[in-house]
Amino acid sequence: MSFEKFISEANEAVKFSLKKLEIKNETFNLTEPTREEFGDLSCNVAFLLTKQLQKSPHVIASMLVEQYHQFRKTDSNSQSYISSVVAHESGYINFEANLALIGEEVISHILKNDNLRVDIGKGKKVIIEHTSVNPNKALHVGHLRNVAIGDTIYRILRDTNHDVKVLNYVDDSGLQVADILVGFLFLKFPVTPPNNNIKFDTYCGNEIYVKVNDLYEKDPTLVEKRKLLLKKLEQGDPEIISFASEITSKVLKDQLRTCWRMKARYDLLNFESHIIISKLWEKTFERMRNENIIIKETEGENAGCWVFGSDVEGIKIIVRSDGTATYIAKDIPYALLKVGTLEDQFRYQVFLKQWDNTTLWSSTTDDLNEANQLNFFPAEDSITVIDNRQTRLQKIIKEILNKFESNSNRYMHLAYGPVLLSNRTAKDLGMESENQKSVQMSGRKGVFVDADFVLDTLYRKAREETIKRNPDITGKDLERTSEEIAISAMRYSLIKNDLDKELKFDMIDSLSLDGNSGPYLQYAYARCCRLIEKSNINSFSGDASLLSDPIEYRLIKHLSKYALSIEDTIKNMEPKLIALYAYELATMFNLFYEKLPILKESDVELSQARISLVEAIRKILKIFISFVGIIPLERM
RNA sequence: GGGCCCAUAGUUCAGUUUGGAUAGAAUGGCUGCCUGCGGAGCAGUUGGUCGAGGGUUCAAGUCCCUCUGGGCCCGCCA
Repeated sequence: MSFEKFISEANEAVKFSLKKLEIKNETFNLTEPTREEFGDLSCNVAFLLTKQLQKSPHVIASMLVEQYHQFRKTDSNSQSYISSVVAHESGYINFEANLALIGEEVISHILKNDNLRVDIGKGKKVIIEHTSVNPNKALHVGHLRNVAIGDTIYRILRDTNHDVKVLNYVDDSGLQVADILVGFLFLKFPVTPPNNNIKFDTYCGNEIYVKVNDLYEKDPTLVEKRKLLLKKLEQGDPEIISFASEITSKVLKDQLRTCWRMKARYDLLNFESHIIISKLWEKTFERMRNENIIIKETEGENAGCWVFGSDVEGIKIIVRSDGTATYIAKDIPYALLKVGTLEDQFRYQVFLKQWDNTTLWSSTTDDLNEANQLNFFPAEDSITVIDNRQTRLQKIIKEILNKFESNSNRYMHLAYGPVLLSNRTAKDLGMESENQKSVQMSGRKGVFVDADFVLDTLYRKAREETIKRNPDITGKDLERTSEEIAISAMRYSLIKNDLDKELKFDMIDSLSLDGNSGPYLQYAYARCCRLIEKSNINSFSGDASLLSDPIEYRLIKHLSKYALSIEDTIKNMEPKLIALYAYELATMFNLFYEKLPILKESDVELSQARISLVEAIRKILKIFISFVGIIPLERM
């Protein structure tokens, strides 16, 4: 795209001038200046040469710019993306872009192409695993951050020509599942919730899980019972497995309803029980022994254990002295499957149809005759979205993969900070908070905010607003619009911040539909749509060279960077960059809308040029907000 | 005890990867803008010793060191 061409031309220009002055090649930076009056690109090369040349930055900059101007004189007939170069007294060399030229290229490129896909992946196969919530409770807002990050990355990769498969790992045989089994089997909780209105996942998480954990302290025999159940689960006791499977699949289906509500989708569910049954762990264990990746300790405190000597983390026990696998061990076969060190021997069956009509598959241990050997594994790259408390373990897993065939760079842990409840929200929910700024959530203690509860509250708020603004909207339209505004508000608020940082969740702030929010972006999009609709134009042939207002230039410049923004997002795995780009575009558009007449412009040609600009903005905005999971609404 | 992350306006956050020009948004408070293309908008105003101290540099919110405060991880738990 054109802005890249501008950058590379500026880069060439500086290099050319340096060469002319016989200055040895310095590495310099071209960055976007802090203020608009300094142009569109600044070069710091003069600062770097002060020592070498014993001259002030401004003098050096002037010398270089002089060279460029002489060159341009001899080459004045070729078209340039640079419209001016100035040596600023500060020492910067400031480039101004030829926005008339860039505008024409960019607008016509956007308008002419139905498919604005940036081909970054070139068909590369990528696996992304996200959500992976234990199937014993309903999702809380913390899980939603995982879903939003994972699904956003999925959407971006998919639309940049990656062959993406989305995985959701279901730990259906772990401790947390054993906890609720204790509730059903020993505390006699009915399998059908007494209250018909409660979702099954909420019932398990809010009533059984919390209650059981509460009772462990009072009744130690219950802990023993759980231990027994866990052992049976891990060893594949048919009766327990079958009961557990009945419970977990009911919970899972309810959890998926919440994820689908968030407009996430998946390709494959992998059950831990299937990994156990298929003996994948045994195979992994054998290979690790054979290849001397793990060794058996014969003396000391870890005598009898199989351990992995990590370079960074020291000795890590993989198999206990009683022969059972530790927590980290269970993740190894799955990771090996992803990168292809272990062969995929699973069969697959249809689990459910999803909201977007795609098929959700699941691994199966049933011996099916149908040809359901799908190619989910392996992938060239695999991304696992897990919160940053697992960073240490994930590092070790990478190290172990590396021992197999140095392919650990194909396995990436995408870490993010946990979601905390703001002091205010914690208080509102009746949770104690001793003057802290925020409160950790805990499913076990019942300190969390249910995801559907938040979405329902957001929905009611959006509905209120929608009715206020559109008195004529009713029924299904009203419901759909309100829901889509609610989801968009939620997804945007989960994605717009830095992944590293903890996310403070405040119920009242998250209900805001103004300012830097999902609905703000939807509103800008809806405005674009209305303008296009009212203009009655369906072929856009406006002359972009007529657009010369600074506001229009800013829009053109921003539009010309859309591909760069997508590349940056993928390179750095920073979904917030997409959110930021979309927000800036919407802000610029709103200003444009406010200050310059579009349909009302009396100069017909200028009006058409502006309508074309609006259409270009609309197309790009749609792509970007859709990445984040914001639903583009033509009216709201 | 060891390791990782964080600290910027009353509040929630950008900006730190790659040092650069007057540190930006949003929100809150105050004030303007619809007989104008949709006011979920736009504009103005208020609000900052960038946690503290030292160092490197022509130049530090950004790099280095020390310290303080907060969080997380470090089990033959999961």
